[in-house]
Amino acid sequence: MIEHPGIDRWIANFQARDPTLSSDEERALRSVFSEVVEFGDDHDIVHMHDRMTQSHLLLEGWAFRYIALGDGRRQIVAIHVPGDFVDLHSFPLQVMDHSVATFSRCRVALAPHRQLREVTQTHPHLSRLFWLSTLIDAAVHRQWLAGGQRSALERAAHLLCELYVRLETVGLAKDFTFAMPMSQIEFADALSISPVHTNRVLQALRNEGAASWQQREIRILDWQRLAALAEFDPTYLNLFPSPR
Amino acid sequence: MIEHPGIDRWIANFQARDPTLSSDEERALRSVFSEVVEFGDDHDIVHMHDRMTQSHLLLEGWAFRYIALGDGRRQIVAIHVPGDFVDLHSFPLQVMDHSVATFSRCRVALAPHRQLREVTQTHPHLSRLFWLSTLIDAAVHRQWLAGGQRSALERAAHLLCELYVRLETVGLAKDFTFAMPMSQIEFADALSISPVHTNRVLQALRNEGAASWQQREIRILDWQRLAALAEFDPTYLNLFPSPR
DNA sequence: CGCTGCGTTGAGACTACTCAATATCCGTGG
DNA sequence: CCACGGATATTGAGTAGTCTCAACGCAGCG
Repeated sequence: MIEHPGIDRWIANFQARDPTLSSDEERALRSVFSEVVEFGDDHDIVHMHDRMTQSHLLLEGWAFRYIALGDGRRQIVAIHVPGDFVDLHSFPLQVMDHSVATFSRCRVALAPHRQLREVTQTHPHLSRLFWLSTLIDAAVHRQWLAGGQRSALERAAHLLCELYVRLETVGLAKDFTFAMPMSQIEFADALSISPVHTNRVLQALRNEGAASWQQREIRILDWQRLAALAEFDPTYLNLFPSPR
Repeated sequence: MIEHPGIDRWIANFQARDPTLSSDEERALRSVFSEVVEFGDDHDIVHMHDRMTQSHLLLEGWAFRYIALGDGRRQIVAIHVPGDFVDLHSFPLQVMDHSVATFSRCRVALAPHRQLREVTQTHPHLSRLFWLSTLIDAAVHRQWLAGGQRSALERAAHLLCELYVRLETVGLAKDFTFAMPMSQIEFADALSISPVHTNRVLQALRNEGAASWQQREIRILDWQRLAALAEFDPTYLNLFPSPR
């Protein structure tokens, strides 16, 4: 049995979502993990086209998923913070359609698919909760897609709102401030804009008094303004308790 | 027990994916549908924020999912063709984070969540297959996100490739031709570009000899060229048998 | 102390946008 | 059968947003 506060928090999150969770089910959830491993920063932990036999629960550090195009362009399609299952979808899907890498040093709990299979076989209810968690990822994908209708400024504002809310629920942000391990270049690859324009957009956000990014720290100066700019509505994140 | 060739095809698709499917499981799959209903074209069948008690399997016609922004902008986040479960994710998620509407007249099989719950409770294996099907939707979302790194022309080419391959596997496209119920305005909302630019991009595709869109019909003039332009790789669609 | 990666600024170019006008298609009613 | 209206498609012209290239500052690190 693996122990880590990140696993406890992950289970607590399930309990928040479903208060009827039995202690047997809690034990079953805990049983899917075989081991805790560590990765350095800027390190690929899963490659596109990999045939997967285990999934990764992020315990500490930030990770991301990306799709690389032939000529060096790459799109970051998801950002993950502690408490996120970065590639649970690889359990039913088996083959990766993108890569997963770290922004910072990360600690990760491994969930062998054999164990996941056993739990989902014996606990249909937990199976639905796992399913749910991958569907929230998909809901986030859709919000990012909606960014196609937003300007670069609005997209940046939206992503900062999303990150703040998600980090706050796992205790990694408060007082409208959080530590930001991403570089502006990486932020650019998430927003689908150039690094240069990213820098200018961040300056605009600061000039508007909405948010500032300095020394790897994000400070949301005016939540109302930032959220309004982004038309941010956190319901898609399915968080409990619902914030703000 | 509801009968419709679209349901048969949907089950056949599951069988192709997993040849070990038993006749009991096949019966169970069939049992989730309660009724077949019809919708006119350009009709919302599910609204954002709806609390769902049933899901919709598309049997005939095209549908799409979209997120509307406050000021009239809207992003189409998914396009669905016959054989697709347009909102299966609403079973675990319960509340919609976007809307679903039709491009053309549609026939749809209803799957009450009560039935889905029963089948997933008794057939963990089928549960995983349902899960899989929502994960393929998510994989498509990710490819669309990767479009953020592509030019408008490349995005258009990619979407045409995707639509052709998906339609071909359900017998609605052949000889590099298919009927296109979408307007260019709707296509624009899927590509995140303006309708005017969409028109110009389509002209460019035609001038390149890659594809033509005329009279609600798409004709792929040079698959190699179109796929190369789009860097199209169909593996993310998880189709069986794998095409091309 | 020099290297390297990141952030910042400026200038010019290009992609895609808006607005506006015209053309075409299609369904409807006369 | 034709006239009409409305939606869709197409074209042109000027503009806004974002990009590329290039330079420079700064910090961290070997």
